[in-house]
Amino acid sequence: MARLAGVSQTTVSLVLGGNKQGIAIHEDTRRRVLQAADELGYVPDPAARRLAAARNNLLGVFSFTTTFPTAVEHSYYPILVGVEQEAAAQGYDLVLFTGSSAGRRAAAPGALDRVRLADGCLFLGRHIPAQELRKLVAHGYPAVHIGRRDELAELAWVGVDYAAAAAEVVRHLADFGHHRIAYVREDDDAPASTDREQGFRDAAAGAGVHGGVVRSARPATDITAEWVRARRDEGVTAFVAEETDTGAAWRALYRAVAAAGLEAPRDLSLGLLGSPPADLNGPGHPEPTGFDVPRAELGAAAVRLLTSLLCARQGAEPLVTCAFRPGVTAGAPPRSP
Amino acid sequence: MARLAGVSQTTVSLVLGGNKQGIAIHEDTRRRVLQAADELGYVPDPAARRLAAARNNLLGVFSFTTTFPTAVEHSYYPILVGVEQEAAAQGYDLVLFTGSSAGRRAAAPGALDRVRLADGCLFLGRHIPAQELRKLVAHGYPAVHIGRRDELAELAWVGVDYAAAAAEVVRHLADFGHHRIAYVREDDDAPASTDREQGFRDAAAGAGVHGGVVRSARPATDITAEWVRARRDEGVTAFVAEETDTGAAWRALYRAVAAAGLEAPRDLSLGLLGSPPADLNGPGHPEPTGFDVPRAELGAAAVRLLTSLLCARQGAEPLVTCAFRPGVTAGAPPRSP
DNA sequence: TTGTATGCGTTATCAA
DNA sequence: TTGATAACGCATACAA
Repeated sequence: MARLAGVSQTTVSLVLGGNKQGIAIHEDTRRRVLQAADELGYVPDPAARRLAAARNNLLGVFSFTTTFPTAVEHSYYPILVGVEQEAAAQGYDLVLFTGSSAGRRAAAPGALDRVRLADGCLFLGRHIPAQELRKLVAHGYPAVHIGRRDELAELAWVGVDYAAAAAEVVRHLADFGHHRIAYVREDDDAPASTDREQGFRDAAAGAGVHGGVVRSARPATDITAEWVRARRDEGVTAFVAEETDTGAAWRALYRAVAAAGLEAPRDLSLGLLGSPPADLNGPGHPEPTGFDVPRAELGAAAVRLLTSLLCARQGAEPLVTCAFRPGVTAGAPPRSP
Repeated sequence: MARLAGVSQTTVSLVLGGNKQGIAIHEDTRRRVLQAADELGYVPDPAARRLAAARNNLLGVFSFTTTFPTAVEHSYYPILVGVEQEAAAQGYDLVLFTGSSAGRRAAAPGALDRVRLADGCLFLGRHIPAQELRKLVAHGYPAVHIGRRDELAELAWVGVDYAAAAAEVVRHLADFGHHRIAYVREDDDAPASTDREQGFRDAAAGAGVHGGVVRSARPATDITAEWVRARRDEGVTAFVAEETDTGAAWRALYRAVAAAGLEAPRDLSLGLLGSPPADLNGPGHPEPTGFDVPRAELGAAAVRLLTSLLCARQGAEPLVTCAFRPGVTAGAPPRSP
């Protein structure tokens, strides 16, 4: 212990620790302590100081997937990047939990209690063990879910402002002069889907355009060239699809349009509420008119909300805004059908 | 504290902790403790645990890059997945230590001390703060570096057996009948590059083939169609490139061959020591003959080595083997040049 | 089978 | 300006 080499003990803590209280220390003493610590290679034990300080500067990230999100849930990855960056900026380290961490399952009773080792925790995933989470929150544990979550009123969350972003796309189309727009979505009740549809509907109503919604469990077989032609015959000039994990809605629409021998934006306009799947992205594929989900920003916002909870601060913004992407698949409707 | 809900204190520790000593506990007591802990959502404080028992079932991962896998996503992320899986399998949770937390840099004195909160730590990154790491290791802290590291003799590491994998590719080409092979690498001294070249040279010598090595700082401008033709005129029938973060060597070679109007494996054979960059991968691009780096396996091996260090166990294998990928860019050399 | 007492290395409070 | 001393929450040896 450096205290032996030096002269005291508390002093060591004062010198080597932050000395938050601003207690004055003699320069000689300070130097002696520093030198002794250097010679002995002494370093304050982080575990001990955290025990005394009653916090450990650890933020948890719990993902309700078996392992940490790999290829399939690739949409999670950029979120993690944002989480990591913001956490680092605020001086927190991250503890990673997964459904299978330490051999337990996420839904198993007590599985979520492990996160208490962190000062607060972020939750991530489609299906959440509501019971367990509720218990955690009820005990006053700081938790933030990434993605809108209304089932648990007590649970704080950050989400993407899909409604606003969807509305922007609709208005963009309306401005081009489209009066009838068809919306293709998968048969799913994820908040992200619901919000997009709501934004679509509201904006359509607001802009005085007729917006028809198609909800399909199997877009690949439902959304065909015939379907596109039929809608066009009804006067539809623009088609909008939602983005999902699989990208099925957009892929179906995209292929159906191609199969019908039509081209955007010449014959019709296309909008995508999100980003295209990997196989329809990049050179060789037109950039869809739509928006990009700011996933990294979402992660960062989650961290900000969580740390504001930790410090009883106010003012973290729960909704992040999407960036509109003009793209090349939307334009004025053809003169006459 | 669960002790209030239950009946004791030591007992709680016995039930919830590992109970390594195998002390017998009444089943009723055990159940009561478990239930109380569940209701209160109680979980042992890791810091206290580490302080008292000198362990807390936490494994650290420290990356020397600013943030986790942003820029190098394809490279680091799969490793992290492997780390996570193996850690989970062994009952450890993961702590991600950020290189540049709160404005500090990894090389700053004391920047690495945080990791001692965990029982042991994995290190990851191109440039390592040798001084700080040496101090850590000198103090007996269990540390494992992911990637070969010879600068610090005391530092344990796991790495990829690039030499063997490179040799396998060369032998594959030699078996096809190639006698002159050109090797393109970037001008870089990373162990991964050095090992590959060594494997290439050794295997070439062993197979009696002439292997010329080109080291280029700017492959894009150095490796041209003319260059390829010149080599072919010298009798070179196969070209091998190394994989790096940027994929520059392979990209240059690939484009030069195309620009020369040549095609693999008809006119020449191509090998890639690693995986192609994203823009040259997937449909539309031939699968290069070469090997895949088992990054997840690398991460898992790192965890195994680290935990073997923790338990003073023996027998963790430091080198992971690459999987040979036949691909479609190599074949027999053309009959006559 | 369970409870008591002690120590782990810091920080924080209070005296000196 | 510096030194005792009491938590911090847990694990472990030991007593009951």
